[in-house]
Amino acid sequence: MSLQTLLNSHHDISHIKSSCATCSLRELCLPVGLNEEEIRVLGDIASHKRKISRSGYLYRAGSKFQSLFAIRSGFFKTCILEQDGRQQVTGFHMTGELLGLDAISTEMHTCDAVALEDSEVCEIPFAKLEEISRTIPSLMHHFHKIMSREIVRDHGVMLLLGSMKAEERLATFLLNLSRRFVMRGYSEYNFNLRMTREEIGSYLGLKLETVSRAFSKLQDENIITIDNKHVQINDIVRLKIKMGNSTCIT
Amino acid sequence: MSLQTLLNSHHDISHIKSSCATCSLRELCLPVGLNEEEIRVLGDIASHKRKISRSGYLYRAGSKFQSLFAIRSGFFKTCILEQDGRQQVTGFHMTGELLGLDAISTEMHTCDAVALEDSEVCEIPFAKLEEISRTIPSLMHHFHKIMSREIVRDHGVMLLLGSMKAEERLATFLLNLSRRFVMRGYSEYNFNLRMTREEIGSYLGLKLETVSRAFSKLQDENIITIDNKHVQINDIVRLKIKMGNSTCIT
DNA sequence: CGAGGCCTTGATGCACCTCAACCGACGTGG
DNA sequence: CCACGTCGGTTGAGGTGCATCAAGGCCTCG
Repeated sequence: MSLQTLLNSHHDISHIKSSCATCSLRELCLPVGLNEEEIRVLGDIASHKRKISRSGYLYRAGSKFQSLFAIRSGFFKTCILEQDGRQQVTGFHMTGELLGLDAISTEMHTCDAVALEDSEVCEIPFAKLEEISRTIPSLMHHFHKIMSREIVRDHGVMLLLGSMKAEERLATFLLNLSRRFVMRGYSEYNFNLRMTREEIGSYLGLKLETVSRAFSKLQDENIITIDNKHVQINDIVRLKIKMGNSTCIT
Repeated sequence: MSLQTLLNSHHDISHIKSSCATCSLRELCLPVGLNEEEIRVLGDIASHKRKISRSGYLYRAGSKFQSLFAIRSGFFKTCILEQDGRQQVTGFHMTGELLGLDAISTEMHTCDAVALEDSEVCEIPFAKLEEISRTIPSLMHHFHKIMSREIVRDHGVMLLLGSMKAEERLATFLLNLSRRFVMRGYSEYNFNLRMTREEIGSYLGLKLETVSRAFSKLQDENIITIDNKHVQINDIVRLKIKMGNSTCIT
């Protein structure tokens, strides 16, 4: 507990050795394409880390926007809470991804960000990011690419929600997860889901029972093996066929 | 015809008097919040205009990305074409809005942009925009807000597609259009749809017959009057109730 | 050991899709 | 000028994919 406090402290010196320069995610995260000196500058403004434990909030809808957050470790969902209590999951987010982009427009967060497992993020004060990106054109450009990629991703989800059947949606979802795990050095064919059936359903525009049935169906066809949260892809080719011809979401 | 050619010419001098400084959209478009000198600089790089006639393409999926486009007049849809021929409309776009943001990430356009009426756009070479935004922080910041707003908008559509019923979707859609017309000085209650029932359906994740039926139902309840493409909102309060409690899309 | 969270599976209903017929507006060519 | 085809829209009838409701199993944790 005192260790925890120490690690969370704003005044500790841990950021010196945990800045972008030494982060294993620098090929995935904001530093992509920067030189050493530029990474050092970025590392200086992103030195503050925050730990969020499972089911804790990184930020909530309505709270004031100050910073973006890069995920150092862990797994998050972002979701919009409707007045009637139901929630719509707008995304699942893994290491190296940037959270909070939606809040730039109104300077308020428009959704909740919840950790689905114990996680750690780097806080990136947005004003400072804009400031240094004036002198680091490649950082600015890469940041624009990241925002644009988020837009493309959302269009993919719109396509999915607008025109796919339940099984296609789930296949697309699994393949998307698989691809993102590969990029992070994990297995393409074996992984654990961090989210519940209900959260998957919310993201895919389905009810949890439908998600469960679709999983079972894919298992019956020997395309995947699913044991609770563990997924094994047995036949990725047929899984891709299930997905249909639709554009792959990012 | 020769007039048309003249107006389209890259060598005419019409841009001198039609730069951002004199554009009636400068409170809606990129120049928001800039001072006179900054607007002049922006106007210089955005001086090239292009006319697109009805059902013409501004750009196509797969084409190389060079520029963003600000809509000076007219109306566009953006859509993803699936391999099987069907298309998913990802957005409808009005004057002052920026097209092409999705292409920054891969330097290729990921969707088609089609004019739904005769339109004119300002071409904004993206490399130059990034360049001048280094010296105009408020431009950079506003651009970030615009991209962020697009993300928020997409989340709204995801919410709509993921959890609303047909009638709620249509009500949300009409109210969204209404709001955007108001911002441009048009009537909140009377406007013409530029798109077909099929395009609305594609955007809302519905079939055209369902859209048509939902229109008829709203008309039967005296909430709207619809005559072909013309929409009149008779009871905006009840229309908002139809929309449900969901977060309004931007 | 009991309670609660998460998941699965079955039975039933309904919102939307599909197919089909028809209408009006518009443009084209005989 | 009218006949005709096309396109967009409306409406009806019937089918279906998913939601809803309900029951029960497994696992974790107090």
